[in-house]
Amino acid sequence: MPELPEVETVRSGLEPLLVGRRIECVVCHRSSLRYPLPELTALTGKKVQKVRRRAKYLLFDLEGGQVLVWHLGMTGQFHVLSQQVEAGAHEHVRFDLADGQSLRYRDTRRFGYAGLLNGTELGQHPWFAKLGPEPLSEDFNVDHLSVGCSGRKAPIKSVIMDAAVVVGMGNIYASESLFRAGIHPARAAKRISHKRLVVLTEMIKQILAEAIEAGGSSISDFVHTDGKPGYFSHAFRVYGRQGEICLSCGKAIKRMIQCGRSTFYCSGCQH
DNA sequence: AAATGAACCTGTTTGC
DNA sequence: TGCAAACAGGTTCATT
Repeated sequence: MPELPEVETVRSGLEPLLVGRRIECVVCHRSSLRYPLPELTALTGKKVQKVRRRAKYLLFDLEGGQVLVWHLGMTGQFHVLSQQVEAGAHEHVRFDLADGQSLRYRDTRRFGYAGLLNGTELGQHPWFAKLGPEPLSEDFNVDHLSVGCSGRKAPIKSVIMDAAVVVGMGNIYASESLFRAGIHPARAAKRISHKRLVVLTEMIKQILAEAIEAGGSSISDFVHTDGKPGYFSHAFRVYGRQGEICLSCGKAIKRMIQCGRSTFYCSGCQH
């Protein structure tokens, strides 16, 4: 579920439920995620002060200056449930809150990971040190993208998915933003005109903003139900649509493999 | 330096 | 029908 818009949706859904609440008890059913989990019992008794997001990381600011950093990997999910509810399949951690509710972390593939970091050193930590700007901030603009593309003959898709250039672009939104910009995913980054990079910058911002907007409407679902499959997927114009008709030009959508990942595009609309 | 592939895991879908 | 291969939203590490 997690590209930037999904993580932001999780963040904004958890924020009102966690901020100001105290963690009474932490139960870890399995600590071997992508990396071993930190010693979570250290959180006992701490109050959550903020729920933030940086790139695809969730940041839980705790009383005392520590930050619980959590990455959802491919299949990580947070749910808020009554403490009475039994642990479901692939539930690895449960945080009991002071109000009878509990925050559950579930992760089928266990690609997720977490760390308990010192808030003042976040920026120096390897997970954050080399991250590029947030795509929806003013720091991400055409001049920044131009620098990221200059001299690189790598396909543009891998450049916009490079977190050192811009954070948050995953496999879905990379394909979708390139379609909207009319740029072929395999085009060498350095061979894209400034004018077209202006459009791409705009489309990246546009699609992420739209997806966050769509996620915002399903916040209550995500809290109370199991993972919703693709609330924004109705808006996909190329992702997962190989063989189907391009909604703009009528040609068949194609699929190819780039860097081991599926890329979807329209050969009629993207050059 | 930069590009590609493998690895980490489990579940579901596709193809023979 | 049965079984194996392919594939899935991310990131890091090793190898050309």
